[in-house]
Amino acid sequence: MATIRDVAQAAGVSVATVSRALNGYPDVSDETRRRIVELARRLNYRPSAAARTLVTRRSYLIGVCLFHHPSQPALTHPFFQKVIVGFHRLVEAQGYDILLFAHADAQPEGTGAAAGPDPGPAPVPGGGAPPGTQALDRRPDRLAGAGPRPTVPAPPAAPAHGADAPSAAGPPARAPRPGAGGARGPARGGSRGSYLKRCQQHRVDGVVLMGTDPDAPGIRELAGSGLPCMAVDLDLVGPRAGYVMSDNVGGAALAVRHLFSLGHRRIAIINGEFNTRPGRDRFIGYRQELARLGLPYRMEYVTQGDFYFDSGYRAMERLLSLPEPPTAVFATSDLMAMGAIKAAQERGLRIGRDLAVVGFDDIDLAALVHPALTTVAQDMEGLGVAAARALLRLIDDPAAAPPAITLPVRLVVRQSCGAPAASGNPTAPQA
Amino acid sequence: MATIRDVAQAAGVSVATVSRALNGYPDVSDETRRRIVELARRLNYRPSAAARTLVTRRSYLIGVCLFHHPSQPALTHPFFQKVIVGFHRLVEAQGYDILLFAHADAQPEGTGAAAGPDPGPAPVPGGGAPPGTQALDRRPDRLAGAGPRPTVPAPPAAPAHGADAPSAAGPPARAPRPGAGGARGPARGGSRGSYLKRCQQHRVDGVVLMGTDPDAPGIRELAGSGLPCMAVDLDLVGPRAGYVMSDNVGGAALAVRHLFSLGHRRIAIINGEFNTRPGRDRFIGYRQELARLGLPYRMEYVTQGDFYFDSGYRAMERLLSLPEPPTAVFATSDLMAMGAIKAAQERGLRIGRDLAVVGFDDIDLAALVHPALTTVAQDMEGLGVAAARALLRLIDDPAAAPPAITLPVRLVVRQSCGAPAASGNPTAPQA
DNA sequence: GTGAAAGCGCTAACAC
DNA sequence: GTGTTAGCGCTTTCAC
Repeated sequence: MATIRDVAQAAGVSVATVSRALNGYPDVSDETRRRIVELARRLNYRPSAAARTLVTRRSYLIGVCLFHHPSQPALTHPFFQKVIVGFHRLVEAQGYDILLFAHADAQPEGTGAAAGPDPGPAPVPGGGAPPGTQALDRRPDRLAGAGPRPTVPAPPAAPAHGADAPSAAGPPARAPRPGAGGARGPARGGSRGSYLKRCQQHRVDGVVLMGTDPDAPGIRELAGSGLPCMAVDLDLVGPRAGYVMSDNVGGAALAVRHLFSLGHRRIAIINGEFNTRPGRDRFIGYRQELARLGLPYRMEYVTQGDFYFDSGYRAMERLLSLPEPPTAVFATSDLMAMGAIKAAQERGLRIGRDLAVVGFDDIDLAALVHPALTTVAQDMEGLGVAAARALLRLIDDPAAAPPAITLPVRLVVRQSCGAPAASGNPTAPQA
Repeated sequence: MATIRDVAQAAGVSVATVSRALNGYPDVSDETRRRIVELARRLNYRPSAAARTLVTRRSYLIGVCLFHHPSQPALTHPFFQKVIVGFHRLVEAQGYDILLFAHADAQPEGTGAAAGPDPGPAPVPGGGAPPGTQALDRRPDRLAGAGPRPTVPAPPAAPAHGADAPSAAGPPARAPRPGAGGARGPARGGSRGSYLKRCQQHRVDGVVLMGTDPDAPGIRELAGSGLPCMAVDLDLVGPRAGYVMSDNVGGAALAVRHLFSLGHRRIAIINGEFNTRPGRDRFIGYRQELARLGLPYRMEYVTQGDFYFDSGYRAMERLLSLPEPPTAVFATSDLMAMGAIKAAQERGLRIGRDLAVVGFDDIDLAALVHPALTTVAQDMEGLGVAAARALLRLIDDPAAAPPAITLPVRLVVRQSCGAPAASGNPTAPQA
């Protein structure tokens, strides 16, 4: 792989000139520049991102942190995909690449060890795994596995590692040996440190967070670290941390009002997780609008899901077995709405006639399923784009105030609510 | 941010010792190591990935290349998500991070300019955009936008850039000026070079490719480059390039045979794109099995989609308007199957009774929709894991033979085919 | 068991 | 306009 030196040599100039020429500085003669550019192409020269990062202190890398729910990888939810697509498009156009961080579960490490301003319910230290005591950041095993570094001391026999997870204050730390290919000791790999740590190692210029609970370990730490940071659907604040989200309260109200206007008076909600901001806000919107419309708030009409299909299905089953089941349901995600619809259909109910359903998100599928879903549409790609734009600002301007952005939503009326759409049959069930 | 030097100083040792201690080399006294580890923690030391990459020539980065169909980002297809999830899990456990590359469209650059062994239909040079003539790799605009480098020559006025896209052999290249914050010239950003180029800049240790056509520009180049490379659902071969895919031929045969065994004789196919390997293979499996079963091959029963929902819908409409429509349909993706079902339902057909449908993939939704989809299940996460495992081998062993892995599939019988499932009503339509 | 020193490939002063 | 030089933060000889 050719280096800048090779190009310089070939062109008969100094490396500085090559750097300048290739980076578009004006103080290079046209003739020289042309020669250099051409030579660089011919030599297949690729400026090393690592070298550049090292010297400029700018990696042009942005971390994307996705929380992987045990069963439901966030990457799998259409909402996040769309957001990522929007985000990616914008930052890539600005010359950034994306580093994908995702965590399979709550992070065992990074429990506020750093200077995070988190007075909240701090996880008890001394609890589970001893915090931050392993030799930092050893690449699990494979560092000296096959590459250079031929002088690996001991042959991979001798499993003398009585304490592979050394404790700082405890017995002498028996360090993991490099290149111990065979003895893949206890539970290495995985959990390679907090998001913050990984971000710092890579010197990412900024981070975007999604699908995670602000109280998940390592999150507040990240937000408090001063690293430019934008969260999606997560009210994260910090010195340089802001967020984007949809108008969830308003959206929920929209849904309820629509249902009301269709004649419904018994309106249930299938809500998302309460430890998420959208979960709380959509519930608030629901409840407020109920009050505004003079409708009673009924505990038994409030069910809880997790934004995914299955939970919608189960919630609907519960609602339908109520002595006085609702005539309309507001599901706070399309996936749950689809689950609810399935449950209702299996009981023989005709969606849009016997039961009205409104979702939230407007994922692609919403328009496609049968019956097509009435839903509160979020601009998902727009959220991604907004997050990207804000993050870029945060990166470029150290003094920029962390933004809290709310994007509007709109109601998309299709069939599942039974509204008089194209086919013009009002079908408003009894109140 | 603390450097290794700070830690060394604090511990009163040399940087070499710190490096050794933190990297788990055995030739450090336990006492020293403990001190160092503790200090590193306290100082919040984070080894710089860039510095490490620079010296070790190993980035512990793996590139994931996704092709973004103009309308349908691959990231959006459930299949790829699952694959990525599996892939990610394994490589992360091995200490790698993932660099997400995705391209919005065919790549305008990298038209075989490098030494790719591609004797195929090479894109005509001198055609569209002049190849590789821009100053390589300028970070679009923003390099000197706000950061250091305060000595930016001209103030951001003077839009004297008559030729912002300089041509090598043409008129004198007017170089893009750094820091021209305001004058965000014509069509910069985006298309930052071929996948290979970006991989090389980041010195990724390996790449995984998915959702792309092997003949897309830059792909063969990548495969031919000698960079460890695994493709998913793509028969890519090269010195260090292999692939994983499901047994698509066998899976299609399975689907057809199942439909046949249910009594169907008029079996149509909604096929995926023919320029993909799964598109071809599933078609081959379909046709072969038809022959084996003694069924005629009918041109009008072959329709073409693109693996996404809409195309299934449209294909089904065509099939249903045939003089003698099929009684069964094999859709080569679940999304298309769902689209087909919708079209059929809208015509008043009862799925499983009037029309049997079998899909391919077994995405989560397949089990959830109503009626639940009978489908050929791929082990999507397994594909990701297999790709990861193979890639890691390719990386670790320069002499490793590039693998071509095929994973088995299985038929999952649910309701959409009308088979006597749980509810035991055989419903085999007329032949 | 530890230290000194030489780079990895690049950018950014500063000279000229 | 161009060259020289000094690092960025790390790993890795080679001494001792």
